[in-house]
Amino acid sequence: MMIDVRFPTALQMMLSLALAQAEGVERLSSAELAEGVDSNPTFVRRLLVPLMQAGLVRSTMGRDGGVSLGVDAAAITLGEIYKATLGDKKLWTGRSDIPHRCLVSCNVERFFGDLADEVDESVLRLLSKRTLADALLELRTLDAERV
Amino acid sequence: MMIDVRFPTALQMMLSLALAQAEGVERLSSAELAEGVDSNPTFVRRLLVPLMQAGLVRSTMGRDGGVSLGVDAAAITLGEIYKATLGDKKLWTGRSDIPHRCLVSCNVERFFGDLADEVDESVLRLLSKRTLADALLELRTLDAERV
DNA sequence: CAAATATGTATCTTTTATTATTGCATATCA
DNA sequence: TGATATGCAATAATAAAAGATACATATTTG
Repeated sequence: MMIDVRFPTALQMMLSLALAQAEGVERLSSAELAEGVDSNPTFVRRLLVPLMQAGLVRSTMGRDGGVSLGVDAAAITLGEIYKATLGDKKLWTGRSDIPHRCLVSCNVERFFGDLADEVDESVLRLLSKRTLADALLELRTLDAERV
Repeated sequence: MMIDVRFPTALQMMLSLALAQAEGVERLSSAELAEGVDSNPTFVRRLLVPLMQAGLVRSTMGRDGGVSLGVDAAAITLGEIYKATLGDKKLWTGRSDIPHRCLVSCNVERFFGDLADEVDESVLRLLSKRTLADALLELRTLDAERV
């Protein structure tokens, strides 16, 4: 698993924070979050940095410290989580510095870059239609469907 | 560059074949294609396998052998190239086998899987709107815009 | 027929993005 | 002051993908 799992991991963390908030739990520690996503606290904290910068979560240091949502779950879209977590990493990357020899090799890089941009926008549009609160509700529905 | 560049590479190969066809060139060798994409013939041939199975290209063995489009460029969509090249590889993968401990950890896997499916469909829809012939035309436009 | 040269394919190595681990400074509360 | 949290830097381990190599097989040409 050396695939990039930052977004799914950040999403699960945010869902855990949303659930905690809904249940009246003040905050979760990075160790608790790490246990939930089956990873380690350092990785969790690295993911938290950009989420905090975006104001999506808030953390308190020291004993009894931890993390909680920065705003209500209904005010956070999955698109915001995605953007905060991945920055401007493109979904697709093409080969770079292809030697220019013909019509194709001279222009594919820009062509593919434009295409990749369209894909990114399309994905972000899709993600921005859903809030964290929606997602938590979907989890409850899925849970109810379990046998 | 250990990022997955199979789709951009396959796309460039297909564009080269489309250009060759438009210019009356019968076929290109995997070595020529490899030079164009700045890679090696083996990688090119590996990419060609699924494209041939999908009927998008046709190859002839032996001396003077090589590859050409299987059908007209106007009849091939970028979606078909993508599907043939990547098979059913998902655009996103989540963590797997997360220990089930709460509402979130019990259901995120399916939730994220469904989300990833939606994203895949969205991307494929976008890619299927464009044919290889369209793409070649865009390359010409980009080329004309170059200073 | 034989030489040249292409594809088809299996195997092995190299590369590198990403995750995991470790260590420690700093902050906070009881 | 001790326990325990975050913040952060540095290093190691992992694995997906590309690259390299080797060779069997097919096809054309002289």
